[in-house]
Amino acid sequence: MFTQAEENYLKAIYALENESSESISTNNIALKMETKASSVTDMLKKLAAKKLVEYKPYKGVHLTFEGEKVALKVIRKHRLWEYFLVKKLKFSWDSVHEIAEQLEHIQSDDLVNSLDAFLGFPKKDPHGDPIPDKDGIVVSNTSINMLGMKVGDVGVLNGVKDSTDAFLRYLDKKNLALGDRIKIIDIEPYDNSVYIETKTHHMSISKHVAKNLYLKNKK
Amino acid sequence: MFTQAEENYLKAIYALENESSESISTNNIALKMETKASSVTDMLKKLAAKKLVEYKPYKGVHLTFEGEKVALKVIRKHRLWEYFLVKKLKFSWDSVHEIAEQLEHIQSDDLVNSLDAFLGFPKKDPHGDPIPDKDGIVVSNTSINMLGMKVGDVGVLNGVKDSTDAFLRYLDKKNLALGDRIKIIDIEPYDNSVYIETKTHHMSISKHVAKNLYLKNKK
DNA sequence: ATATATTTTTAGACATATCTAAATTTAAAT
DNA sequence: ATTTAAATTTAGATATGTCTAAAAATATAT
Repeated sequence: MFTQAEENYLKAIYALENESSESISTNNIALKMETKASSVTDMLKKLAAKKLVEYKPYKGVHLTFEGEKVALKVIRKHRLWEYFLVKKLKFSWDSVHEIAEQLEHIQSDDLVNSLDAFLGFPKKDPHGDPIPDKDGIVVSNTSINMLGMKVGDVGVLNGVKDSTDAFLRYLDKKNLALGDRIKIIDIEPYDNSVYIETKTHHMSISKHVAKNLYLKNKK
Repeated sequence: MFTQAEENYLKAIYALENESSESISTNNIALKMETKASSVTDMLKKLAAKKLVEYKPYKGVHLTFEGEKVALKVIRKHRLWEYFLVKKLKFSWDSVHEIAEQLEHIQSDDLVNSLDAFLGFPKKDPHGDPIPDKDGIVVSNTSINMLGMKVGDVGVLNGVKDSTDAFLRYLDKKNLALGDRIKIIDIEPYDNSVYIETKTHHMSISKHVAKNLYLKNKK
């Protein structure tokens, strides 16, 4: 159906879309795939011609519905095989990625679904990532409140409790937006304020504000 | 290590070498692989450069020790995966070939050996073909005496009990040679003589002679 | 033994996927 | 608003594996 190269690009774009809500650039993809930007451009044209991605030169790319379906299928296979390797063949959870990178490209719906049944329809792979079901439905990582996070945790800002203009204006002023990747650097025991790092800056967030922010676990 | 295409050629050449002892021609391979003779020539040059086959233009080809090792590894994987599909995933034995054709190219010694252990070190795949062990040792199809064969059986002449010059001259005269593919057409109940078919002719073999001929099962 | 047929190889083309280096577009900075 | 820098795309090259059509080698037949 699709080549391994095509599948790998779709998987990478899917991952980038879920890591942050910024639009996906050629360089982003090149970095993630350890290849050159010019190779990415070539492939994006090919994927766009097949209507798997929406691609505007110089303007970035995003998956179409069809492209996401393909990506999810590959991810489903990857995670099911990882589960098989760890639970049945007794591999350690940190040694299965490379092998799953190969197995994820085996083409057979029967195989994937039989494997799924054989494993007892697991919901998560050995790394804790959710396994899409046969219709491509992923149990999305539930958002958690920033107050519940620990130092070192990373998440993507994906919701607010307080959605008043005042609060949103405050976020604007602090240069925080939905989709931003946030890392918890420190939590001040004295007042429960949270010191965070974003892609561009560091800042301190009061307990009151933290209570109003929801983050999705980064995969 | 080797590309899928290379592995598929090695596997095909291995199979041809075991089907008959005639030297393997470009066309033989092209037919088995459903490709063109010119493509085969190209690949044979590549495999010869890597010392996986011995290739003399216009004169045919045969596997080197190294090439046979690679072929046996691929066959081992193919048969182990077939066993897995049938015994664990409940596929029917006649529906697993295509999937195994893909799985046989997954590269990981750890994976193959863990799978082997998980399956309980099976000796034969669901079609009855022997599974090479991790050192590439195949339990060769044991030779059976022609007298023990039934009508319809096929085998390759691979040994004689009587190795006197007189008997070998007799075989020469009858145009029978080691490596010849032989099919049992009829067995005469009256005198236990065997009517056989070879690639080029038909003939009747007396019970006395049949007793002195050993055949290897054709895979 | 020479003509004919078959097999095999070569030559040149194409598709996929990649790269380097140059050109172009967009973003940032003064 | 220009210049400078960074990101992106294009152009041209390479490697793999395949094909068609033509040339060369081998086998077959009279």
